[in-house]
Amino acid sequence: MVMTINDIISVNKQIFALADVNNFYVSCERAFNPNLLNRPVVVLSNNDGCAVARSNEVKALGVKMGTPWFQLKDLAKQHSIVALSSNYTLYSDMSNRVMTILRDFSPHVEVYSIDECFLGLQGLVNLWPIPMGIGHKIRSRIRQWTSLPVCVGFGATKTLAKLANLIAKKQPYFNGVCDLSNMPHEQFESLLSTIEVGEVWGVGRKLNQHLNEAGIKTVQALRDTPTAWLRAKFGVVMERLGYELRGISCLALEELSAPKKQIISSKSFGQLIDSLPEISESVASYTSSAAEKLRSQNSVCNAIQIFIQTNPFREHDKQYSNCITVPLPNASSDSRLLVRAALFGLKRIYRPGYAYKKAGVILAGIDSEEIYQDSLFGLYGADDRSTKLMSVLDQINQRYGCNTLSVYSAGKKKSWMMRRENMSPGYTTNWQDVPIAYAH
DNA sequence: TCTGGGGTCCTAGGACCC
DNA sequence: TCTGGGGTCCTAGGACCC
Repeated sequence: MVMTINDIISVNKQIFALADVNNFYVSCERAFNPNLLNRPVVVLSNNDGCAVARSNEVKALGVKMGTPWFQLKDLAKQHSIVALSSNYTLYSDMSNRVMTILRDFSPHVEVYSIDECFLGLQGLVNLWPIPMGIGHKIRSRIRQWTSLPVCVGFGATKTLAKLANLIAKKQPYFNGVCDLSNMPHEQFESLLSTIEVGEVWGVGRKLNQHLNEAGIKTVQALRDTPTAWLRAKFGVVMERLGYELRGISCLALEELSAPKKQIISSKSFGQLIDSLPEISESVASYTSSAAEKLRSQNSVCNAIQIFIQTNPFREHDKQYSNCITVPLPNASSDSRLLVRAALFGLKRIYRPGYAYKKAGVILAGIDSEEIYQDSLFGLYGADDRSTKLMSVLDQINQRYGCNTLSVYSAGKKKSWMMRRENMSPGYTTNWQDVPIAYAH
């Protein structure tokens, strides 16, 4: 077969797909309780505080994401809205099932969130000549195997795939699958000129406002704005968006999920709490669940931050919020150590006489466990410029022949870790020439 | 004591995402 | 009465060093 230039271009063209489960939490609940089908359903956040997922029926009533449940009660009575407490174990299990199915369609997969997944389809055009075909196949298989409704969007960049997905969701004409990479020019332009710029992935409330003030109101207008101007006026993020909308891919598929750089565990209390023992109990439990996450990615952290706050919505109450960072002399993922550090910090910031609503911990200075092994050499609290430390490092290098060394420092105000890589194993090093990687 | 530029690291804050 | 819980990236400015 003779290939034409157009064939070659179409073979080399990148195509991204974005598969996204509709109203994910609600759909998961419906998968196990068909009585909920065709009824207005919301799933509520922790403590049944606010709506974190809405069925289409509820969205049609104008209920916004994050609306407090107490503000919805009248509407709920009026329209018989079913409200469910969230069940994250179920959602995460369903998510895994969906992702497993998606991996059958491409080896290049980026799990972007609990209900969304990018697929890289470049090079697979022989297997799937028409993206629309894969789109419908994905939809029907996920529907059949999990009962979940999915929409699929295709585009030459992740941003366009995301946009295509939005169109597939909102415009019934597309029947759940939209391919912007392969669409008649007129239709493409007319779509882009009717979609508001605020719908673009990466344009939030503020940027939407600023773009509007600059006269950029549609996706088409944003795409046709010179990227240099976007850079000058809004910075590199918006410049990238401009390129992405033109079909020039700036955001790569991230197939390997990077380990977390910080791990947060925090919750609002069901009721206001004022006693230190009660808050301590919560903080201890948040800390151990954060530590568990830390261990599951084989990491250690070298600092833990603790914060508490009163209820900012109760404007007439005395308000107090504070946080403190407790450095760990030795990077660790040990629950007992971390809990001890957390409770120590909590005692420092706790003030009696306030009604507390929320507390949490953040694990920081996260790095892989292998570095922790290095730290067993016990070099603490030194300055990496001191010649004394350098000679110790040299001795260690000569003795153990490593090509990477890590140094930890835990000070009163901050703690840090320094890592020297690409050293010559077994030899004295000219430290000035060794690149340093810092983590805090 | 004054003078000055360049570089790195750290932090806080702002914006975004789900 | 009742208002989620995680995350990421970028930038500006200060501290500090040479």
